Amino acid sequence: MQLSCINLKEMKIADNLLENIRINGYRLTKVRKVILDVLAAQHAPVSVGDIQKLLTQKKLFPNKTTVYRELAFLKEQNAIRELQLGDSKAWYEIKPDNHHHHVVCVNCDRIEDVELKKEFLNSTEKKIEKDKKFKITRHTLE
Amino acid sequence: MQLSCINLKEMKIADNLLENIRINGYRLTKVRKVILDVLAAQHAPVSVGDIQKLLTQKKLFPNKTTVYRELAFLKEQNAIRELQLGDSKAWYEIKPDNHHHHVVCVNCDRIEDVELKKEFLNSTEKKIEKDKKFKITRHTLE
DNA sequence: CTGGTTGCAAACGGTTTGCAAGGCA
DNA sequence: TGCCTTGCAAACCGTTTGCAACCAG
Repeated sequence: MQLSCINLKEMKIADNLLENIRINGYRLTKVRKVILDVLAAQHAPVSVGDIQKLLTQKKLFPNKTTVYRELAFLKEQNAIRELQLGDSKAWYEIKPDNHHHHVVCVNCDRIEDVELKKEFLNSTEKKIEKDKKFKITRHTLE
Repeated sequence: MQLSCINLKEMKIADNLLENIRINGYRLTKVRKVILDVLAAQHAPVSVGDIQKLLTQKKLFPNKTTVYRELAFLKEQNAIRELQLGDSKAWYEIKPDNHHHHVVCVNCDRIEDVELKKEFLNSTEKKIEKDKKFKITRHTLE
């Protein structure tokens, strides 16, 4: 496996995942492994363009179509999460066990994770579900 | 003025705005007035496509370029707000005096406004500004 | 061998731009 | 008349699709 610069916890996530992929009859291609590797090494969401640049640094030059398809696949496998940060393009992060949010710098596009107290959003969602007769399945907050 | 089906408060917003536009040397074209009219009559954000359909109902058939330019203009004039609801296209609403959020149905795309208690988000933003050394200029929450 | 995976080119959908023509003040 | 505004066509950018070639298991 080509996992570098990532900690033990990330290693474990990736391992479970690769196992599942194999079990379901999918293949462990180089691109697939390295995209996961690259995402696991990240501390904040990355765009598709970013991912391609990071792959280049690892001497891998897949077609953009392949990158898009791979990201769709990994999302399908519940390995990664797709985010919309308001600039009409997709951002990705390794699916974290802890639900969290982001701050995005409007000048330099720096993105950082933030963790909020759960209570407010939980109770707010409950209230909205009651008032609006919606079932809340997800939310975005940036 | 072609303002129909909207209440007095919306009427007033539109009036102030048209005044400002005129003062700044811009023109009160039919398209401009009717787009404002249509947005003021809405209770939830509408997409560019929606807007063009609504214009059609009012027997106006501007080119899509014109609609895009007009929306950019009205945004510039601080008359309307542009939203990203995660489907990689723009949504617009008359700029409301009260800051609020939205619920979006993932099945039927129905969108409704919701109002949340201010305290949590305010104090959370303060905390983030301190912890992360960011100045929070806006947030999105859907 | 075989079905998952890839590259290429072309299409796609929302949005923007250049330019000449139109129309409000 | 001046310059804001419009329509048209084409470009744009991120993303998706069809298809033939490829390759991991």
